[in-house]
Amino acid sequence: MRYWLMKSEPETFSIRDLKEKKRSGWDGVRNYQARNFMRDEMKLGDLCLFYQSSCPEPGVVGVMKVSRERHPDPTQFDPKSDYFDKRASREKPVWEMVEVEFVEEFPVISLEKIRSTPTLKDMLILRPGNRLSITPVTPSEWKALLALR
DNA sequence: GCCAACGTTGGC
DNA sequence: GCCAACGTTGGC
Repeated sequence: MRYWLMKSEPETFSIRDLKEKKRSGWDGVRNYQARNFMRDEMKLGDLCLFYQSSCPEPGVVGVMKVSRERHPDPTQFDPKSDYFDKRASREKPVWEMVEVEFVEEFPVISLEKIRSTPTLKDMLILRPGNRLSITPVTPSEWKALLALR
């Protein structure tokens, strides 16, 4: 079982949205490295941190669990979607996603707090210019981060 | 709104 | 395959 961090802009999709829906496909990822994590490495039962970005209080706001492994992201087939990709077909999808299930919500563990915690200094999210929307988290980082709840 | 970082695109 | 131009992300 592995640990991950997944970013979302709360104006688009928030931890509250996930809490209400209970489960949701993690759609709209259009970066190959992030896609490859979902396609090749994320397994049923893996735990993920919900990280909110591009908002007043960037940071980790909850936990979710992979509830379905890789399957095509339906938004790539929808011409009306912002995530439409004309290269994609049902037979040959380009973008795959996992589905996640809500586990827990908690008050934001801010980016500032994460940055000032010595045991979390190597988290990929802290790397300058890191724009990857899905990153692996080590077991010790997971433990240290959730201890800040 | 600014801007650093960095992924993607496309001409050659 | 190189690399300049361009676009996007995301903290501030």
